[in-house]
Amino acid sequence: MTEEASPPPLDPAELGAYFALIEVSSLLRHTVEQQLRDAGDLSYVQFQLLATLGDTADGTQRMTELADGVVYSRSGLTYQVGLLEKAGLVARSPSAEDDRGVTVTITEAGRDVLARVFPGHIDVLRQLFLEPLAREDIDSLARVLTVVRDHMRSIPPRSAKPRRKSAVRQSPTGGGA
Amino acid sequence: MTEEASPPPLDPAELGAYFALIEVSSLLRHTVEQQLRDAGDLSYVQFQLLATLGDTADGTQRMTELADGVVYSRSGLTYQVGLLEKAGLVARSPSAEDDRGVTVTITEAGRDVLARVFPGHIDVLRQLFLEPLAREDIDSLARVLTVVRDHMRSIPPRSAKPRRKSAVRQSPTGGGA
DNA sequence: TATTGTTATACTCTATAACTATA
DNA sequence: TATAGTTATAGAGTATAACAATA
Repeated sequence: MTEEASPPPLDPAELGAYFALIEVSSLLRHTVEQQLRDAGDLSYVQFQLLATLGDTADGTQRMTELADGVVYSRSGLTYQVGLLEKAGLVARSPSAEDDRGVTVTITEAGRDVLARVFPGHIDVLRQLFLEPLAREDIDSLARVLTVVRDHMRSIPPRSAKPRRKSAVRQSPTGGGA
Repeated sequence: MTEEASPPPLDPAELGAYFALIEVSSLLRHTVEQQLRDAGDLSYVQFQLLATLGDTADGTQRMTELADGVVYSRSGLTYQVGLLEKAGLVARSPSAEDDRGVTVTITEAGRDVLARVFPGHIDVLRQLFLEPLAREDIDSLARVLTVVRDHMRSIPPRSAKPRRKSAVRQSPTGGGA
């Protein structure tokens, strides 16, 4: 039925690049998350949001722009920005031009947290990620991964995927003992 | 108090490598997770577990070995393997040599799911990740990321981290509007 | 005493759908 | 009608700590 023609298997280098990418990013992210939590009680997403805001000239972004850069769903962004606002690290205000819009601004406290968190963040990156690499390795990594990123961004996420019924997901009638 | 000497900032290539790595792996993982869910109702972790088991000669691994390779906490592994077992994709049995141990084995059904899921998985990797890369890019990526992975593995996770009190995390007394 | 694995529990995060308001 | 954002809700996943059994 769902017999898709089997694509040719990946060769060792392709597999190696994929597996190493997944493992490296998982470990790196895990460690960075711990550091951010310990140093500033930030989740990674929250850090990304703050860092994104801190990078703009006026510390300001529309919600939609933030969502596009960092989070996958609108509601998820609302949730995270809500947490940041409660903590006083960002402020929300109605958008000037578009009355539907909401503008998010990083606060002084937000910048302070960012500053408090950065040194440890960089330490982790150096020790865990950059340390074993030569200059040219880093250059090549940046170049190649940037190509991939641009490619990914250029591909529209395909919508309308067919859903299947649940099989492995947790089921209320979990008969298994 | 916690005045760590500010490390020198990262240069553009270092930052580029880091940001691109995070973005590429996030997008890739996100897309792959959707594919695995649609094609086989598997989460990424579950797929990793099945794939790990399927890779061994006898389709068998000790719990601890699985945890080291894939998951970060023991209880998390117990949870995931429990789901897979309920779905009939793996079986658990007492370990032969060590009476404390538990051996996990992939079942026929597990191998079927794996086979059903692989083609689409490879498709995603090709289209999203490998497509814009030249052979030498892939080789270099695999080489450099493998260096990083080996380095990461060689670093013992530092234990005994000081905990902080919650600040940004959701608080029960969420006074906000 | 140390290790293997499970269980109970609490909590974070994410996504979907329904909804409001403006363009 | 389409878009921006919020809310309600439900569910998955994870970690921590306590626990049982064996080495």
